[in-house]
Order: sequence, then structure tokens, then C-alpha cells
Amino acid sequence: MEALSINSINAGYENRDIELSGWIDSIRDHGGVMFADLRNRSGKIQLVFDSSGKDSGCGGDAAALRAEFVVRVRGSVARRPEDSVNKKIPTGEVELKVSSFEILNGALPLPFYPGEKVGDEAALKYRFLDLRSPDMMRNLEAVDRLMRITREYFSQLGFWDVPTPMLTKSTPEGARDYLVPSRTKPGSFFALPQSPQLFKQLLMASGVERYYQITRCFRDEDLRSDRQPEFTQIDMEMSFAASSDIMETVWNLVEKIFTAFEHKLPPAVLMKYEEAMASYGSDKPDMSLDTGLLADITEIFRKSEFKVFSSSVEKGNKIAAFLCRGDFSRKELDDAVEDAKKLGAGGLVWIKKGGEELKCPVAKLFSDDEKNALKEKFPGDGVIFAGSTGDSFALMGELRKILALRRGLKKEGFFPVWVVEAPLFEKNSEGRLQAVHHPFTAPIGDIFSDEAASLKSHSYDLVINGEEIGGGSIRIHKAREQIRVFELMGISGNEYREKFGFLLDALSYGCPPHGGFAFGMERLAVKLLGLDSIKDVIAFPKTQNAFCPLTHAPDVVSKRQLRELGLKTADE
RNA sequence: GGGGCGGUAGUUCAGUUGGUUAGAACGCUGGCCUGUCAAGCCAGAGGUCGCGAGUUCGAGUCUCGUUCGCCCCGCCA
Repeated sequence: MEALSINSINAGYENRDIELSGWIDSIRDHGGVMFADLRNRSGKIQLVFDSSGKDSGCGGDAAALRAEFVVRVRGSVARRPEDSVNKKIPTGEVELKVSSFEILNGALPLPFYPGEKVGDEAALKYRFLDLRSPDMMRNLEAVDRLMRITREYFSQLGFWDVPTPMLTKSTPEGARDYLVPSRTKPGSFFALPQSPQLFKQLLMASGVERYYQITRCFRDEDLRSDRQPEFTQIDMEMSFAASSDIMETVWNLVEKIFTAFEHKLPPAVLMKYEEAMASYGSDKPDMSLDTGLLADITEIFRKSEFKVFSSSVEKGNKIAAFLCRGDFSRKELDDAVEDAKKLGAGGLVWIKKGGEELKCPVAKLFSDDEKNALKEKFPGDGVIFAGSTGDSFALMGELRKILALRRGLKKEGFFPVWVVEAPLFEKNSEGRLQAVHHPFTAPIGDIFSDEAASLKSHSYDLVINGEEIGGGSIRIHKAREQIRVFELMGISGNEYREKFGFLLDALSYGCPPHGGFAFGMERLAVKLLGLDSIKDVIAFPKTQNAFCPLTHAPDVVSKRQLRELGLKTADE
């Protein structure tokens, strides 16, 4: 049977007899005549039930209909009287004169009606009702479209969709794993994958050459509006490819997707990690903020009379500053100081700059040289904000973002940037080397040299408006280099053989050079749709406590289930 | 682990300085109604004020604890 799209019904269908199925959306009963809307995912059309017997005899039965009843209706399409055309809906020029209908299922009065404004608690408990709203339908359709475009794209380029295990091995570092106890090996656990990273590298060693997958990943960490415990990754890996090959492949897909969603996407800026940190205080620079970049003014104040700066510099701190254009009231300046303190700064220095004038409460402590250097560093008028405590660049970068947003300096549109060549390692709080991306990222330069700890990496992250859409790298494909990285990170031979032995084996028996990329699918969808929360593009998301109010998962299980798994709960 | 905001009718919310019987809108139920489309008009039903303790003659309101939801920091290679 032909499935008729409701929104495609127009005056051209006049006098045609059609049959439609869907939900009763809203009822307007005038006694003699009753109107209702029929809604399904393809749109909404007005139904007319006439009890006068002029059109049919079913008008009386229609009084039994209630909102959200599921019905099949038959009737003829009629043009509406001129003065009752509804411009708010695509089918507003026509209506369906119902000649007969059947109730496929009734519905109790609902906790809320599709499209009604409702809190998360109720919305998630009755998610199937929430999803009925046109907005949520649109979001689900968008995700489907996004995934279909992706599949078609990779498929055409000869990438194979190779599913990888959901039950796999826990790996050290990274996020906390979701664990699944084994029945056949009591006391042992699978982990759900945080990503298919290692398996896709194994597929390269297998000779698959071009792999992609749209797959679930699991990370047991605290939630945010852009983070769910399970999320979807668009994952790809290529053999014999350089960074530029992968970036190009990824970029072409991104362009295709943005175009399909009717968005303009300017070419991506290419930026080294170092520059991102120096100018934005972040590895996720937000290029949509129309305000001054960070500058290092440490040298200007190294020997200053202004002790707040000079003594901080003496302790090894850097002074980061930026100019925000526009006038700031005293209140706005005080607020900015408060913001800086909330971010963890000891304080914040502001200097009003208008023409040749520099005004601030401590201006008299600045020497002429210092003032001139500042004027040179920050051309234009506005307010210079400077901070010297803690990680001053990260902190001032964050403040820059806050002020720019508050003052409406965010530009419309999308501003993509490739952030490349992140350091291979950083020192963690214990002073040990830790991978900035992941330990399988290929270094730029000689990993066996004395400078190994400060090497950069063949990495590339795609950032749009300050949000990481995805990231990737060229991988290490030689076992001895991989071992060297583990050793630099202080992982013992026993440990890396136990945890990553299979990877080292794969790299030892003829693994081609390879690299890849992974997108956060939901984050991308949120961007494309202009939404705020990743929950809006996931059909059945979890609350911030990683709980599902709909199914009540996670939940306790029977003693018997636990016994079979060789498990006891802590309170037993 | 920490910070912030919130939980009152099915839903979204109001509720004063602690004081009589806790309100509104929408929804729901019944009635009226032949052109509405957020239909309208009339009538009605509907509340463990998240939960537990405390202060008080008296707690939706104050205190403590707890739980749930949202946002953020930590965390998320």
C-alpha cells in the first residue's frame, strides 16, 4: 500500500479519496461539526467529522475520539473555504472530509501532550510521548540522515563497515570502563569499549586498508550536557595514509554533511596546538568570538614596580592578557574580576585603553616603557584584561570566552579549525608522562632521542566554534616505537605485554602505516540542529546520574543471577 | 568528590513576615455549541507541598539530613 506523506497533500488532491493512519492531535468539537488534526511523522492535516449526514454518517461516532487515539481514517480531500485556510501548517489549504474511520487503539489521558513544555524528569519517564513531538521527530530524522550520508560517503570511497566487539578487554588509563561480569570465567570481566581504537588498528594490520563504523562507545564518567555514558562514534581508519589524506577525507564528509543540512561552512583554519594555546588558552579555540586574542606580556612586567605582576613572574608564572573592545562600566569590570576569581585566579587587572590613554587603579605604578609596550601589543580601544596566577593562559582564555559571550561578540555561523601537532606527552599531577591524545599516536621526530618527552605528534582535531567535533592521528605502526612510548609513560614491560600484547603482536607481524579519525556523532548532530543538549538527539538518553527513568536501569538483579556470575554485592 | 539552581494538582508554575479551607493556566470529566485550528461558553473533579527529622502553639514557608532533576568544576588518554 502506498504510504501517503501528509505534508505532501495539497489542493491538487482535491476530491481524491484517501486513507491515512496516525494520531488524533487536537480536537475542536462544535457539536454539529467536529474538527480534529491527524498527525503522524509525515505531518498534520485537519479532519472534518460532520454529523449532519451531509458528508457521512460518522460524525456522531467521532465524539468518542480523544487526543492521541490511534486511528485509520478514510475520506475525500477538500479545499477549505477561503476564510478558513490555516497558514500555520503546510496542509492548511485542504482538509479531509472523513467518511469512515476506525479506532486502532485508544489512549488514556496523557501525562503531557507531544510538544508540550515539560521537565526532563517527566519527559524521560515518558520518552515515547516526548518523542512524538515534531521537534523530536525532526531530530531523530536528522540523525538518520547524518548516518546515511556518512555510510554512503565511506562506502563509495571503498571503506568497509567492519563491526568490532562490544564485549572486550579493560584497558588502563583513559576513562573508567563499564564492566560486564563473565559467567564462564567467574571473577573475570569484559569491558564495554570506550572506542574501537585498538580493533581498528588490528584491522589495518589485517589488511582491511579502509575501515569505517558508526558504533556505540561507553565511558563511565560524570555526565555533562555534551556527554552521555553511551554515545555514537563515526569511526574511520586508513592504511598508507598521511595526515593530510585523512584530514581531506574527513573534511569532504563534513562539508557534505553541512551542505545536506543547509549550512554554510567556510574552509577550516589550520592551527598548530601551540598557537591555539598561546592565542586562545585552549586546545579548542572558538573562532566565532569576535574579540582580541591572548598575548604574553610576561616580559613587559618582569621587572615592574607593579609587584603583583613582577613577583608573580619571579615565581615562574606567565602573564596572559587580551583586549576586549567596547566600553565597560565599573560594574561590568567588577563582574569580570569576580568571574576571574571563580575561575581560580588570584585577581584580575583591567586597563581601560582609549587612544593614547591607559586608565586603571594601578596605572601610576606602570612605567612609561611598560605603558608604551602595552599600547603596542594591543592596538585599538577597549579594555585590556591581564592575569598572572595559575595557568594564566587557560584562565584568561576562559575569561575571554565568558566576556565575549556576555557582550554578544559571538559571530553567527560555523568557524571550523584544525588543531594539529599536539604534544605527544604532558606531565600529570604525579610528574609522570601521560599521552595527550592516546598512547598510540605517532610522534613527529625520533621517539628514541633524548627529546622524546617533548615531541609533538601527528594529531589533528577538528574544532567548530570551540567544540571538538572529532579528532584523530597517524598511529605508531612499529612495535619497538610503541614499546618505547609505553616505557616513557612508565608502564612496565609486564603491564604493557598483559594489556596491549595483542597490539604489539599485530605491529610486529607486518602492520602497514595507518591513521584515522573519530567523530562524536551526537555532538555533530547537535551543532547541525542548533541544539544545546546531546540528549535531544538521543532517543533514550540517561539523566545526569546515568539513570534511565523510563526503564529504571541500572537496577538490582536477582541473587541467582549474581550467583551464576560468582558475584556478591558489598552489603551482603 | 565539589559548587550553583530547582522539586507544590496530570503538566507548567505562583504561593507575601511562619497563621483560616494551598492557588492560576493548560489538561481532564460532564453539558452546550455547524468553520474551528492554542476553538469558545458553563459546571465539576483533581494536592503524601520529593522524603525524613527538628524548631514552633502552628511549617509549603525556618534548620539539618537525604533523595531526585538540571548546569558547571574535577573527571572524560
